[in-house]
Amino acid sequence: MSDLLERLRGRGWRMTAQRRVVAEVLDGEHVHLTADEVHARAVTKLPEISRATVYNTLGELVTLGEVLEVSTDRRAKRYDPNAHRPHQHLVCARCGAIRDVHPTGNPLSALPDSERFGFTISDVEVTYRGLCPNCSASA
Amino acid sequence: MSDLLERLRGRGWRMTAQRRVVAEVLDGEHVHLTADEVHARAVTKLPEISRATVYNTLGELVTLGEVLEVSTDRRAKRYDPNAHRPHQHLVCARCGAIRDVHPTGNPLSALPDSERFGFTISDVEVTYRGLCPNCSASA
DNA sequence: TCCTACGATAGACTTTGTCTAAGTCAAGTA
DNA sequence: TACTTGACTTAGACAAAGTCTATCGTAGGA
Repeated sequence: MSDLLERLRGRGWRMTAQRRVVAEVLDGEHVHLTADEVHARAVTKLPEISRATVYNTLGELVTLGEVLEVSTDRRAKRYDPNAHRPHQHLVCARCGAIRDVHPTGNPLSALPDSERFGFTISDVEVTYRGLCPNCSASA
Repeated sequence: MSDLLERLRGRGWRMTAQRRVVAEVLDGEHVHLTADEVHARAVTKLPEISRATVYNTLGELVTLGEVLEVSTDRRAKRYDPNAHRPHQHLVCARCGAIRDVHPTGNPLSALPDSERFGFTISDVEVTYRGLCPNCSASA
């Protein structure tokens, strides 16, 4: 679906073949791709697209709030197109599988004022780690 | 204090000048240093120490459970000597300042079974992000 | 159609971290 | 104390992820 493309165009985003391809790769996928994976998929649709453009475009999509950057893993950032529903992540410590999860309550409320040290807190990231069913079966 | 050194020696850790220096750098600091920062401080005490040794030693301290790896920032891992008291982190989105914080309750209990997808969860990391008093004053 | 500013490109560069081969040394043994 | 040995350290090459820069190309308005 081109909801994403429509929204971007509506915001005055200059549309180019490269940007369209990157947006399409993310839009169709309910997964968490690295920049390199996005590039690999984009290349199949538009062989000349460069790594720098993929990085630039991902960065813009993040700035626009259409895509979230996820750092469940120290190696590479991942890009999560599910930016419109707040959620956290559950990560398999062995195979790296990632699931979106929706904890109950607001994680911010667990942090009393006395533990905020005068900070203005705007965001909380929660990462649950463990073994997925597959990996715990073969452990 | 050399609590840390004593514990390490007690575990049969072979003591070398390099390891002592790395342990001392961490032991004295209630902060969150990157590997490079640890190396920089170690070099002032032992100029010949190499980067590889610092990485090796930090890795061993993590394996031994004496130091925690913290990834509040995508650029570099940070090493937290406060491994013996469970805590989470509060990070300034602008200047990168990090504070240890102690939320109430167990963050795991916020994740219902239906949201665990069969995973065996062993750990939860929570990172609160916002602006520290300094940065929100000058924003 | 033509212009022009914005976007795309290749590739060098940077940062963070890992690996390897060769040299060094802590600590056990006699 | 001197010897021995395997664990530790080193320099530097390598790798992965990402950023920067100079140049070229093109989307979209006039």
